[in-house]
Amino acid sequence: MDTKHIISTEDRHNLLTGRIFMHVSRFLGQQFKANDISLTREQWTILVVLWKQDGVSQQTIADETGRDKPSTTRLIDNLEKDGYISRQPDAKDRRLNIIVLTEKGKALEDKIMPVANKTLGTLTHGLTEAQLLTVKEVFATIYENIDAHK
Amino acid sequence: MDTKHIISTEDRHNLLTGRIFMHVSRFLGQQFKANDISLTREQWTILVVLWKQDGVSQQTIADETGRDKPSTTRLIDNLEKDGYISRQPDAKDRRLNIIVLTEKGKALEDKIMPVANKTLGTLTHGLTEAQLLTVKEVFATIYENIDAHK
DNA sequence: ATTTTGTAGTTGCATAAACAACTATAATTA
DNA sequence: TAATTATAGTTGTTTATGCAACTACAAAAT
Repeated sequence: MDTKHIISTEDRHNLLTGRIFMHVSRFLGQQFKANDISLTREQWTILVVLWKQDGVSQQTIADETGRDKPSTTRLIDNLEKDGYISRQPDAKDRRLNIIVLTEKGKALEDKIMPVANKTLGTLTHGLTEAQLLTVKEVFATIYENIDAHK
Repeated sequence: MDTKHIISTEDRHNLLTGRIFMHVSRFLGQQFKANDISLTREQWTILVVLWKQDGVSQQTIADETGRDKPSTTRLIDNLEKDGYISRQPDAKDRRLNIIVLTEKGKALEDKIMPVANKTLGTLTHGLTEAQLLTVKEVFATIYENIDAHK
């Protein structure tokens, strides 16, 4: 009888399954679509990095979004194909692609972010600052635990 | 100046990006591999349902794991191909596939769950019961918010 | 009893992920 | 300086996701 634990093993496993994230991801994608935004959630995460700081390498984007390089390469392929960004060779280091937003890519921010913010508001409705802070702390600890294990 | 909010908009967005889940998912997959378990994390979530209750329909599995039917169909295809489960026609309702574990599928539980539990322990190292409870509550609220929006 | 509506499962298509193996270039070091 | 090692990015392969459209069967309505 696991009386010491108020959170059951099953509950704990729910943290690993990623079910909540699948739901959030689907919901966000649906909100994008409902607002005539033909971006995937994944592409959006790339653009968020660039809206914060335009002109960074693919590796930087990979690091910021937590993806590996191949996944990043292909997301950037699609974003470039759709005309939101372009690859520019770095002047000093010829290994680097510097990713810069096109006008189309820059203009998208004002259209998407209100939708993203509204969606975020819907998702977090009824949650307190304290609860969100705890989630942030928990996520940070999990990151540390993963890093510590490498 | 967003002084009312101790959690920044950027922090809030981190909840939506799913970055933490990507890391957790990758880490779990690596732990499986390191322990000679040739299952994907996704296949594992299906088997967890069956180990809890053997002989349920594909739709039940889809509901329990939060996937749509096509994704579930294909995961079950692969699990069946690898000999962990089999599809059985339901006696009363000919629309249903009842999914049952094979002996190979049953035997896997004892091999995998220690790895999953150990991984879970690693990930949650240093977290308190109270923190985990809050995360559970937050996830529950987010589920409700999504449902309420349909 | 027949029609209508709902449910279970599958298939097609586009997008994305992880891992391994690869090329090109830069930085280190011998 | 030449050889080694590290870094940036790409490509190939397998697996998984979401959505739409479809088939088969069951339940409800007329």
